[in-house]
Amino acid sequence: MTTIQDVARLAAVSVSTVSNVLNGRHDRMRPATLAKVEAAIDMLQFRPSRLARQLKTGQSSLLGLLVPSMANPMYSHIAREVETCARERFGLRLLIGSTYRDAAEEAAFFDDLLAHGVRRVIVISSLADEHHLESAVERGMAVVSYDRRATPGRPSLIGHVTPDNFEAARLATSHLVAQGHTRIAFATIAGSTMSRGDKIAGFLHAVDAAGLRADARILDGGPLNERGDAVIADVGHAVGLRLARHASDGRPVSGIVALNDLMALGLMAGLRAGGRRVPQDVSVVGIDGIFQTALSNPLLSTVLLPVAAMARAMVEQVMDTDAAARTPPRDRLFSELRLIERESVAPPPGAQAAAASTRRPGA
Amino acid sequence: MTTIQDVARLAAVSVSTVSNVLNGRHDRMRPATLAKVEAAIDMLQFRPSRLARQLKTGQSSLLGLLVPSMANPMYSHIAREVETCARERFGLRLLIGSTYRDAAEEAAFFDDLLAHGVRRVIVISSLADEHHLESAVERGMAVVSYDRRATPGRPSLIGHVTPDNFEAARLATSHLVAQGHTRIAFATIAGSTMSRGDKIAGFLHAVDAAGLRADARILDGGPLNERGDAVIADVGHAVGLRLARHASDGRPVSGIVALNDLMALGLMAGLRAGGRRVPQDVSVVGIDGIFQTALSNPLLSTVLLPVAAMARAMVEQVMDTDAAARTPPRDRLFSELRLIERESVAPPPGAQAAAASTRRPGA
DNA sequence: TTGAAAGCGCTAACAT
DNA sequence: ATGTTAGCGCTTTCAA
Repeated sequence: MTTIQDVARLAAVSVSTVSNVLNGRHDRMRPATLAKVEAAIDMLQFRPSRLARQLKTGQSSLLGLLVPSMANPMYSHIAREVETCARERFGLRLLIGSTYRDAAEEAAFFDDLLAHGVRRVIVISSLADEHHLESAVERGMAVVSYDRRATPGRPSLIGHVTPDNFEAARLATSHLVAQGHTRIAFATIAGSTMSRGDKIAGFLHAVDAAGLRADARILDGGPLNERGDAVIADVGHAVGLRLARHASDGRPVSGIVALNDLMALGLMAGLRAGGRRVPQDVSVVGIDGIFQTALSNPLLSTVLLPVAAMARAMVEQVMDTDAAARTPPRDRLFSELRLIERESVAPPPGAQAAAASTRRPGA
Repeated sequence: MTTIQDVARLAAVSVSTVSNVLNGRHDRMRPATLAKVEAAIDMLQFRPSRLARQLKTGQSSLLGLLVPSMANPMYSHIAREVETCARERFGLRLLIGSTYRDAAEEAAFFDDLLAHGVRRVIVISSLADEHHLESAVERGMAVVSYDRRATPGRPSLIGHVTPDNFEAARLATSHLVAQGHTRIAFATIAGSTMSRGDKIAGFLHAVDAAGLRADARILDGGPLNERGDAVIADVGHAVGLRLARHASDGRPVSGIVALNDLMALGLMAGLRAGGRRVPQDVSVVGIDGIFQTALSNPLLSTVLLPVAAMARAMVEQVMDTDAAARTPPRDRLFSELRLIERESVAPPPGAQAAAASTRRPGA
């Protein structure tokens, strides 16, 4: 490896002059010197070691990104946007870690980041507990989390960027209501997180507003057992199958809002496996807007979240935070949601008149 | 940050003793000393800086992973397996980079890895050219690539791990042949890479063997224009739509093997958008075995690739390579393929008797 | 305008 | 069995 020493020797100047060149302090030398150094640099194809620089300055050029699972399309979409923004705006690379919703894995990831001198992390965690994040802050890290609100009244040192989950679920639910559905369910997985809670609240709000609370149901698909990536779709599949098998029960659900698109996709598959048709027998709406919703059959209606904007906000916020100053980062709630009406929602079976919501299959 | 100095001071020993503890050289000290040091370490919650260690030893605890796009489910699946293996077997974290099939981005990624002292990379690149990889090797990196064979007769310094693309396509094609299809097409995207070439060869081989070459077609969906993640599905969609619109042409294709699952999923959506039914009008087979194939409607029949095994092989190989010794890494071809028969394949329209291949919807 | 030198936190000879 | 010390490649005072 060529070092700053080699460059200095070749250019016949001191290492500090080379360092000045590297750091843009061109005013501190004669143009001729600058030229000599630059010539030496590209003659040797010299790339300064970020490692050594970081050891000296304490500034890392890495950003930590913690995701529950890279194989989940929503998370990889967010990761993609975070990566693009981090690189374009700040020249940062990503040190990524999947933690599979395991507290010990998360802690280990933070330890490793610290050991690598990475002091900025974006966390997409569905762990309800926020202590490990706070403790990372105590250890000098700037952390911004996705899909998690600050506990009201409890000042937090971590930044929160989150979609308006309440509104997303409300929007999805209202869409079903507008189509004439009266027996609506919200399909979720076991365990309560803030974002799940907010979605359920939004669902209940919409259902209440329509006077449909008595017939509303929360379908809990049970826990995510292991390394949860495809698994959430499997839970949806199970819920769909169960629902299909009980379709003959008194008053079957005719419309379902799923916790997210992946679950909705599983739900549709399960419903179909159980012999029920979407949307003729049951309507389904998702939340997220992952690209797979435009490939399913029927095309999945969903609430599109502003992923790129949220990713940008997370990167900016985490870069903005001065860990030393302990500036409590600003929390951001994203409400720019868009209902994408496709094919998975129709009026309930036997309905006379559907509401006049414009259908745009495709989109 | 607490340093090795702090620990030494607290334990009242020298830094080298602490270093010995950190590096497991317990035999070089009295048990009492060891105990003292360990007590100091966890009293201070000390984590040695990998940065400093790396600067000294030259050993990085990071593994580079280059993917065309994190948002592509197949790549994120591979990334997931690579990450798991790297961490479990070698305690390595991942420095990841998406390059969107752009040569300059790839080069920049290698530069950054080098600057970070990362000297082992796993590359999933669809760039046909291998020069930039060779040049990384010249600069001291161990690189293993996915889905790319060595050019026969031309010794390579990079490792190659690849599924048996020829066989995968042959298997998929034979499945259609066995169902009685006679007019079969292979759907691909523009640009030839080694893996694409192999798949096409496998397709042609199967079609030849069945005497169906004259009616076989290669459908080129055109180029991937930009940051290619959902885009390949879009190309598939376009091909499907085009095909549907020309269905009335003389002798329409009745069975399609897609370059990969994502393209197959897009193809099915496009076919449906154009009014054709899968598998009644057209059968479709994919390659890869991403989990989304188990969620589509119809469930997509596909050739499952041994992703976990390949990921493991890549990690092992890249760790195994001694960059200094210039050991040309061993190439590995994975032929453990499994045809998963689901719902997207049926006998062609108007066929009398289907071949006796056992159908297992679901799977 | 340029250079010398200290030191970031660690490891590994080489003493003792 | 334990300690001293010279760097790894860089940045950054401080001097010249």
